Amino acid sequence: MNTTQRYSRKREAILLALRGTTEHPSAETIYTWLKPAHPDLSLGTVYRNLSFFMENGDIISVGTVDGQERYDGNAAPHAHFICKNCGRVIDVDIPDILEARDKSVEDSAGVSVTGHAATFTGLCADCRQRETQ
Amino acid sequence: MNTTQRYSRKREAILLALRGTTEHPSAETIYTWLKPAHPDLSLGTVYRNLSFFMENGDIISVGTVDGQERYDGNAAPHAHFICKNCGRVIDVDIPDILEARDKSVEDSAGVSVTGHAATFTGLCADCRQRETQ
DNA sequence: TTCGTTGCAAACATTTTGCAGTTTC
DNA sequence: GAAACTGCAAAATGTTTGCAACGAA
Repeated sequence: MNTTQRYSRKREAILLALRGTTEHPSAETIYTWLKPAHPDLSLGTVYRNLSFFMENGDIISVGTVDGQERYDGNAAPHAHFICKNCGRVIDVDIPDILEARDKSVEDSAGVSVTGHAATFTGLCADCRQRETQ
Repeated sequence: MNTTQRYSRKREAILLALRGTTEHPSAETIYTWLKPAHPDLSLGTVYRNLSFFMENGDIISVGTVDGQERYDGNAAPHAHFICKNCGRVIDVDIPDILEARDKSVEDSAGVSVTGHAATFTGLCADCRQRETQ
């Protein structure tokens, strides 16, 4: 159970990649990004570190889009928009209106709520334009 | 492109199974439920019909829980609670507070919104009890 | 008779894991 | 030197698909 974490150049790179983008990448996307600068990086390491960060609460999952789990380096609760056509995930800047409901969910369902997520779906600007032209 | 749908006893059974439960089952769960009454049912058929229903808008997906996609026979927008421990999905009966935000998401992100989902996470009553004892 | 639907099994894609070698402390 | 971390490749898992047989209209 007790493990002391050590520094790792690749772990740092993976976290920085997630923190430095708004793209909500999949494990494979991160791998592709980092491979040039870390030629000996393996996909397994990316997966292992993503699980690691998730357990630590450093990152969150946006869910599975087109069969691939997508990650967000911003662990603060915020809403997302997912394009049904291209799978793009966009941060949505609206107030956290679900927070006020946590308690009522706990009461009505007899559960304990530790998180919540709001997700909007539809067509992103690019895909919308492509469809109407 | 144009296809005329035909009746199928198994398709009907799959839809009825989804409509008759609040359990938000996976494809495999539905398969297990129906197998006794339909011994020649195959998992591929369950997947094919679930995709079919989703395209028709008859059912919705709750998302991927523990690696398996979970379905809901109630296509009306409503909130869900997902237990992080056992994966149970529970319908949550709160007003559709996200609907009022659709427009502002469209304006701020330049997208067109066709749907939204509110998901709460935490521990269900059973898992909560198990942890505290 | 037509063609939508299915079972079966193979194919596919994503993610996980075992192990031996490497790196951090 | 101990133990965390990694590459590699194999394994595991969930889902999709090709094809021949079946069934509804």
